[in-house]
Amino acid sequence: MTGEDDGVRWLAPDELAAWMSLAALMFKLPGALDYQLQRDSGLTHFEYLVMAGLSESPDRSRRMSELAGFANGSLSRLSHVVKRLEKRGFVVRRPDVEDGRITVAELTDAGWEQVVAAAPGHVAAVREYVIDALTPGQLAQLKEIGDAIHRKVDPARSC
Amino acid sequence: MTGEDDGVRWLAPDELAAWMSLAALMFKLPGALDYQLQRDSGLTHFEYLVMAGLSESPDRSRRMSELAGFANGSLSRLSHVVKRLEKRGFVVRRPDVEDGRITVAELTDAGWEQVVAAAPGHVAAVREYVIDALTPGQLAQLKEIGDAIHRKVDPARSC
DNA sequence: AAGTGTTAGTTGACGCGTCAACCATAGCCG
DNA sequence: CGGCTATGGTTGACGCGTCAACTAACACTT
Repeated sequence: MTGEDDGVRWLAPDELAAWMSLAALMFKLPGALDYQLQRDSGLTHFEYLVMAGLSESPDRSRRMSELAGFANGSLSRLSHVVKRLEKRGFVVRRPDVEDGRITVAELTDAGWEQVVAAAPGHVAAVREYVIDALTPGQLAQLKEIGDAIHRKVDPARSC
Repeated sequence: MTGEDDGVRWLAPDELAAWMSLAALMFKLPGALDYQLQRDSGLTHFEYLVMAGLSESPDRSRRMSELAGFANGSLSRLSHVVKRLEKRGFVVRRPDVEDGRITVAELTDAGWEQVVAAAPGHVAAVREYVIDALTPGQLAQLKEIGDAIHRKVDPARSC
């Protein structure tokens, strides 16, 4: 399945190695981070992102579509998740006063405490798995690499 | 939520930037690759990996647990997927002759044709999104970075 | 004011992955 | 051999994400 001139540019060994390395990373890292958050705080990584996004916003609130973009998820997904978070008492939803189409999600006090409690463990995990595993130079490279790939995958969002 | 000395080593701006870049990548790349495969070949990335794994093996067959490791998935997941692939006629399962506990999956002719048809498009996507987006130097760096992170996330498997 | 289109968000059905329970076969030890 | 544990794999229930259909509110046109 390699070598023949079938018009396809197959991957060279070093290209393949780099890709495999990235692929393995893509599969395992999310799971590892999810696992830590789930175990220590009962939160999904996505749920954490949503609540962290709210916690950093003025009035601890933000409109759904904005939040969806921030958390790298579809609006539909966010809607489902926020509904669950609301059921758990971490978030409330209300329509915007100026534009009735807009729904604004707001972090409750309970939600705030939940994020604050979850944050240190999550940051520690990110540090352990990523930041502290790399040299400062590699970290800088990683940003460049990530941005370059991101520009190809999602040209619209990245500029 | 930053700046106070609460004993937590929060992320510095450049660390955060690198992490965000990687995070965005982790969320979007799998989706983009899945989308291409699904659209052009009706296959999940995982299904593709499984069938590609078989296609590269002697007799186009391999035992389940091995295959699961290759495709970076749990045995349970693989079992479900292989059952579906079997229903679609791409794969057959049979117990190993020497050890009745072992199930070995084998790619059918239809399955082989399916992978062969899907491969060029998939490789092209990997090229477009990753390989050709980076310089050779970055590609080499990527492998080092991926391996370093992988060693931290899953120490057992990586050595 | 009524009609048309657009934007924001919600909902429900479906498919996939996870988890825990389970089954079958093999290897071991007395 | 009879019982025990370990190994390899399967299954079903449940939860989450996706997709397409839908609702509601606004904006623009006439």
